[in-house]
Amino acid sequence: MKPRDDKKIDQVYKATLRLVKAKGLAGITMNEIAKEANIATGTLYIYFKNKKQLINALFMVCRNRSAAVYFKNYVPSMPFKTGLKTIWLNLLNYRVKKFEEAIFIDQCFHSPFITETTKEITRKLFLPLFSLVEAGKKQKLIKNEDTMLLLTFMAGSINETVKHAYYANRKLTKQVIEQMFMMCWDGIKA
Amino acid sequence: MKPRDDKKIDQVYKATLRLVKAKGLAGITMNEIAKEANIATGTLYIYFKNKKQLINALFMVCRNRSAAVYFKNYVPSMPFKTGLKTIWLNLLNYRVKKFEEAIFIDQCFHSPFITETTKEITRKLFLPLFSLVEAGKKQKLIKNEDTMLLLTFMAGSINETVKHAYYANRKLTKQVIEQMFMMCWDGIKA
Amino acid sequence: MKPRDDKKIDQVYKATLRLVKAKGLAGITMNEIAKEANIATGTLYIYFKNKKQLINALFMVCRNRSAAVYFKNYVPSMPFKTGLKTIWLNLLNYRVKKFEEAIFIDQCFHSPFITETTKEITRKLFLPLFSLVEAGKKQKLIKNEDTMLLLTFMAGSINETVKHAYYANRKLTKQVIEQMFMMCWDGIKA
Amino acid sequence: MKPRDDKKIDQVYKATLRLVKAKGLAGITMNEIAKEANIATGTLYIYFKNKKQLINALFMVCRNRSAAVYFKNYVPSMPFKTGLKTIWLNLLNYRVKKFEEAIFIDQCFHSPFITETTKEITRKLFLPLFSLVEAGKKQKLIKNEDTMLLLTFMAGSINETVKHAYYANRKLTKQVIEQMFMMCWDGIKA
DNA sequence: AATGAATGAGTGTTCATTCAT
DNA sequence: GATGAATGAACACTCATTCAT
Repeated sequence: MKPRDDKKIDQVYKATLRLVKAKGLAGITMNEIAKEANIATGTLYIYFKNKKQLINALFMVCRNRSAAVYFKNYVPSMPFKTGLKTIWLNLLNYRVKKFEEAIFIDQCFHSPFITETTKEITRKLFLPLFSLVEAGKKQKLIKNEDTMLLLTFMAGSINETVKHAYYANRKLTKQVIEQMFMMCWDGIKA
Repeated sequence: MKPRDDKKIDQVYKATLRLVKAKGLAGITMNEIAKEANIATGTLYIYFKNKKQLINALFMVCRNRSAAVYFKNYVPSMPFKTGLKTIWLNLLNYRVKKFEEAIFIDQCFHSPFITETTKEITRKLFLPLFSLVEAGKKQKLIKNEDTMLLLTFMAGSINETVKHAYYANRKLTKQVIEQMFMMCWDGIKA
Repeated sequence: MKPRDDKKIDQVYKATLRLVKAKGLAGITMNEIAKEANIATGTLYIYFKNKKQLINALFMVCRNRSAAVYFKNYVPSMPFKTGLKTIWLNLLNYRVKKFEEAIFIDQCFHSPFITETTKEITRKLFLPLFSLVEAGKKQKLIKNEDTMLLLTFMAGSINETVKHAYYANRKLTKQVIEQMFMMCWDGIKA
Repeated sequence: MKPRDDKKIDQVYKATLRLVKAKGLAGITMNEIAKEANIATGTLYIYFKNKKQLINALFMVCRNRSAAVYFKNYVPSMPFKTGLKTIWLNLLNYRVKKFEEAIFIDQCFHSPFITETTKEITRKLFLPLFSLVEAGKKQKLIKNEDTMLLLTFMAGSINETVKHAYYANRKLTKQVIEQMFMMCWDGIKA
């Protein structure tokens, strides 16, 4: 018997990400995804009930993967600034190295495919970031603003910068990244 | 393609923005747009050659409108920080008050509808911002980083914050806005 | 403006009946129906929400039409046997002249298309037949059996005979019909 | 196509009959049949070349089985009326006890699956019935009508009555059956 | 100009059939 | 032989676009 091939799921995910980057969520069809993943249309429906479910599943995977990356090398016992920089760098690295995933995630939020449930579930993955920022505030190392405001300030600037660097075909050198972090830090430090 | 009724065009634009906010670019049809705009499907094609052109036209309109807002009350002869804050506030206000337009513009960048030409043309609308930042650098009032880096830093944090405020149903009070600007300014100031 | 064309609905019905007679309910596709009706596939969906609804609508029409035929020239005040024969002949005539409709109705009862609601609604069309049979029983003109049993006895023999005549390519002459009625009558008469 | 396991074939037949009763010929898929028969899809194709062949084979089986039942306890040397009643009762019993088979056979006649050859072959199974009716005519015990007409008269009333009893959830008692036979007999007797 | 019915290529999805294990 | 994953043609249905009125 031919067992179910998990590699296929991965092929489908990769194909979808590639296509969404190239033409946006609005521009992709199940046929294209299958072709790009080198499988038949029907096979797609063995692994995914329908288009909506495929997009939701991939969204979940990307959100999980990104959360995993964010907290790599991060130890809560680190000094605050070291911890923050670790996560900050992870965040930037994820968006640079997994640019397609980042784009996909962004596109999904305003799409008819992602359900509220999926959004809700994946939101919870980022709670440790909240704790960190709150610890920083308690230690009076950063401004005493709303936690979410501080986070969106940082995340927003990273997102936009990575996107711009990508489309302007400009490499983000170590030096530039250091300067970016400094801007972020200067912006939020107490 | 020389239509009489400007009001109809406006209805179409408004309908499109409403629908894109609700379901994303991926989820709208010409029929829906027509219905939402209270006109017949055929009428849509009197005013717009096809869907792509309609999206491009609206994209252009939004980009122009946003540029116009950005530089409201801005006089190049202003002191640097005053000028910067004026534009910064305009930028934020645009994204808050014309939230639908902001969303639409974001979605368009990764869509199969917008042509490179359209993107290119609309990019030029924001050149005065570049000049301002460069002047600031010359006066050593802000960090001597790449101009685009400084701009995306500011724009990114605004975009993300407004989006979050909207979806979390949180009002951006005068006070919060002042604090946000301070974070931005602290981040870029020399 | 082009108004909705009721003639199209009729074309679709006729096409469907022709195809169902030829290949059975199991063998027809929406594309075929459209082609047979000389309209585009999409047009079908202007007039009918989906395949199920189209089949249900046609079922309803056929049942109504058949009921209308059944009671043609029938007046409740007729002598019992005259009334019964009138209806009996109408029933037979309907199944002969609208053979396609009769086949279609039969097929529908065991199909995944017809809803219970539709079956229920159309059942009520034949209530006058019940009254007639019951009157006959009261007058002791026919056997005092269960009304439904008497009716299915008559209807069943008509259905089967017409079907056989059709497929054996045998014409049901006036004479044969008279003899059939006599068999029915002899079967039920008191 | 020379399969070992007769039990599997039987499972397939039973599964098919069950499904056809529930959803009609139009509504069943090979996958469903396999699942209902507790075998794999591929296994179906070891025992049957394709769907058409499976349906044809089952049709043949059902027709044979029904013919066998029809003539149970029937001996040509019986007095005419006894012989007729024997077969008549067998016929009714078959349709009551093997209701699913009866439904299946009915559905098949108007389906794209059954070939003319299959129809032709199975028709011959019922020739003894013709002989019996013809003998009855010769003995002037029944009306001198066309043999087929007499047979369809009887068969039609049985079919319809059984169907109605089934769907109206009404049991056909010994008494009712006796009365039905009497109606039939009164209808055809000389 | 305005309408919305009509079109048919194109979508998502299913399903009879094949095939690798 | 048995399995069920894989296939792709075919299906139900949609939708950008055209056209008759």
